[in-house]
Amino acid sequence: MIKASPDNQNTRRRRDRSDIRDLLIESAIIEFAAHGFEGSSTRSIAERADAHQPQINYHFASKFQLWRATVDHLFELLDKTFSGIDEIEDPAESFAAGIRRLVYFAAEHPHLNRIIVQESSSSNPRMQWLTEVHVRPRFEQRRKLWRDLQEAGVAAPIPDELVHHVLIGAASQPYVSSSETELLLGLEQLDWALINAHAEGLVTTLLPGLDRLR
Amino acid sequence: MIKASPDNQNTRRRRDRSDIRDLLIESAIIEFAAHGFEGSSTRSIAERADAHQPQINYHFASKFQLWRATVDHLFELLDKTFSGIDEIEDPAESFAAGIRRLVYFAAEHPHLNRIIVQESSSSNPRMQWLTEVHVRPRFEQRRKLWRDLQEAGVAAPIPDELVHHVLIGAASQPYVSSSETELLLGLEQLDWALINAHAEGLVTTLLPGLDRLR
DNA sequence: GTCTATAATTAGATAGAC
DNA sequence: GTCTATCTAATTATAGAC
Repeated sequence: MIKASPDNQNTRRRRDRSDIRDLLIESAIIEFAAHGFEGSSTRSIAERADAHQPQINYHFASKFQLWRATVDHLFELLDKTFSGIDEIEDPAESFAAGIRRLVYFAAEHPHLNRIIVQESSSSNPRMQWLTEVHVRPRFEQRRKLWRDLQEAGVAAPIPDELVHHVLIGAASQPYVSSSETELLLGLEQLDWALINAHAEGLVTTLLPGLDRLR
Repeated sequence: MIKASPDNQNTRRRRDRSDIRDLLIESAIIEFAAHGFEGSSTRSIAERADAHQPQINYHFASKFQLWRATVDHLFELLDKTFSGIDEIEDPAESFAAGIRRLVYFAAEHPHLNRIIVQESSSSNPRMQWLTEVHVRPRFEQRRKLWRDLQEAGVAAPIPDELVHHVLIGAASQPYVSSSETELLLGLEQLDWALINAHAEGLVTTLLPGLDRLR
């Protein structure tokens, strides 16, 4: 309607926004997480940021490059959440802190895990880029630390080849499927007490030897 | 090419296949799991079954009803995997058997969990139907059994509100993201020994009191 | 029940005015 | 850098011959 009416040409005034790149990424986070790459449209992403669809091509050249910038941004947030964890000297306590932060991050930013799961559900160029650039370093580090903790008798008998995925799954599934979780529990939103109990429960369960060390 | 050429009208002969419904569902399982509902096209689904796109509307009336029939089919397979588990008298052993079968099913049929995750990533009519019809009964039963096992001192300190999702995540994540897992491990396919170690590891980890009972 | 043809809509990307 | 208009291709669904 608005578009068709020549009288309403002033409903959307021309405006320059220096933060438009960030706004488009914020919008893309929500759309890609909800509908996947193929299921998301650049039109919807632009509209959510109150922008026009061609602006995506201007600022990111293609839908794929917008997706990559979106994933890069989310991994930067993840890095911030984990900052300083290497300074914890005891490896068991460091891994425990990693579990807690993983749960908190998944609860606060479920979008990253949603995007990863949607892409890793099939083999495609996006999944390969994501795996090599962002996942592999975290996977290898976690695997090595886990082997050390198993030798020390602290860690549960989860195979080190799979501990990355088991941990990610156990930590993020309630939040990746948060609309399902909330519908099942009859809640508007998952509260902090439950998220905390989740995190502490995982620490105790995955590191049963931690108590003995304290 | 073939379509455009009038000489090649015999490249695809007319044929009636009584199993076309099942073939379309088999094809839909793969497409929906890989690309999600919105990212899958009825053309691709039909082509994979060597059928024409309008046959989907003839046999299922709409893309959505094809999706529902596909999910129903996968849950029937899940029920078969779990058949007879209620006859295990000891609740701890029954839950342990449930964990093992969940892992084996996720490894063999990762498509169901992929479809569930993709839909539960946003609130939509498909997610609501899926949750109420298929997920809720399993969720409630698992939650109640878990509470009993925690009171008996057998189960790990995972909150009963979240045990369904934590268990599903820990059991299925390596297979939902199997292309990622295989790329990271440099494997063509996850082998049986690893899948078995995964299942047994989860049983021991989630039911730490089980050994004492044996 | 299968198949071709096509309607109606929507997709990502581009051209060019401003 | 924003915006309108539009191109080409792909989408789901339907009509009608066989």
